[in-house]
Amino acid sequence: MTRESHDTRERLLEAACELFAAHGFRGASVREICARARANIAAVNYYFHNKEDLYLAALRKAFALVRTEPLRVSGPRDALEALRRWITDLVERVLGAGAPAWSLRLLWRELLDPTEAMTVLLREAIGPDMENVKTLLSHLAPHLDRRQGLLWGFTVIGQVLFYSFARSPVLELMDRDSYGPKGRKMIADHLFRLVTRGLGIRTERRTRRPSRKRTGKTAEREKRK
Amino acid sequence: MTRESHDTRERLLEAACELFAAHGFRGASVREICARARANIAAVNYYFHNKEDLYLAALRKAFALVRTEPLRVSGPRDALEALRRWITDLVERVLGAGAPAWSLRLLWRELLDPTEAMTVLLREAIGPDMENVKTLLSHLAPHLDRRQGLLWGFTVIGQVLFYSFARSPVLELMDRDSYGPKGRKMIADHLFRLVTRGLGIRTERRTRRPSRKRTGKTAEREKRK
DNA sequence: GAGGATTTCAAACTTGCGTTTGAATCAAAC
DNA sequence: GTTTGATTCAAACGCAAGTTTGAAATCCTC
Repeated sequence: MTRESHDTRERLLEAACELFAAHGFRGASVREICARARANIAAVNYYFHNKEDLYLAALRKAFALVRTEPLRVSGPRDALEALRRWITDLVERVLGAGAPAWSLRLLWRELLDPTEAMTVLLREAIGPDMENVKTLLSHLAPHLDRRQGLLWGFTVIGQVLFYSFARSPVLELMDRDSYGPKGRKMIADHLFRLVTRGLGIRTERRTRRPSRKRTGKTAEREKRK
Repeated sequence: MTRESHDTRERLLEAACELFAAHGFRGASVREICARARANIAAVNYYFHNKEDLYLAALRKAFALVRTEPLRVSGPRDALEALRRWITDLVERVLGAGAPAWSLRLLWRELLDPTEAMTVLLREAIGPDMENVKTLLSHLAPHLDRRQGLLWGFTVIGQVLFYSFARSPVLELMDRDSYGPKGRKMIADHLFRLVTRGLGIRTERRTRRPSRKRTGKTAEREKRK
């Protein structure tokens, strides 16, 4: 396997990811994929036996990108800041410009037409986030039982996924073209406030004193604006 | 137009709704639809000029089922109860057993692949709900500006749609087979508490002891007609 | 640079799709 | 019974899709 060949194989996979995400499995044609990858029509059969195998390869790549790592929280003291970081990270990961939009779109399509093998992968993609929520809530609101914890987890994750899923009507209602950095920060702030107020957690932000220098973390966040 | 003919037209439309929802516009073939409707292949061209026009008819039917009526709130006093009723109605309408599954699936597909003509219909389907939220919030939290009002609207609507969209993984995490009446009430209560606490609204429900089984709620909803 | 394996290419093949067609069937009006 | 219009039907058309093919081009080893 030469380097050149690996290149066209890679180009093919990338084009497949984008076009499958954009138009679905049936909507994206092999000819279109090959054209975008600057490859011959027979290339997809040469490198990936099938159109379907090419789709599966694209799916695997998408899931690998969405997966998140577990969260480590040392104690209740930094749990609040960890919550904020987790929310902003989630928003960035799902709605940010760096996050490839196609990966989530592929997930949506799989969620709409679930395969038995895909349910496992879906759980792998959502499960770690739910675990993160549970560890956070166990520090922030120990009185919650399992069910209520789940509800709060769905509150955050569901909303972020909703913003991604219903992207176009939401953006239209907000008179925007895309989720900019300001928009994402607005959403993250809204989610953070929603959770803390809903759980009755004091954020110690009532004192409206921006001049007061806080820890480096918050200052850093302000600066990003 | 005889009764028989109208029957096949109706059968065609029903089959189209189910199959378009199940497999999408491209995935559902005209031949398959006609076979299920026990009609000839040319019937779809006879009654609905096109496959696309048939799809549009199915979409219209789906949206008509999901659509909600505008909300009338006389004043701030009953706004809180109106909020509660709106949330429970929304949950019932989207997650209830009576709601046909195919209508929402069609909506999901349109959200994934929005057409320029469909954005109008989408706005018609989501717009009234957003208007309801705005009127409610204008009474409950007059200090909110338009952007924040939108965020709170997305908070409620987005979550309900999320529960419908991610149905299978959510139910799996909750160890349930379906959203029962108890589960829907739990979700609605969570949403109501989340909004009121987030907006800093006193619910005055802490002191009042709610009688366990309230059958009056359904009667109230019937009366609204 | 010859030889063999790997990769690209243009063209054709097969299949299934949406659509069209024109005749056949039916229901009622005259 | 004939006529008229609406509806059904089987067959075929044109097209685009995924796939196959076999030769040409390229690369690597010796």
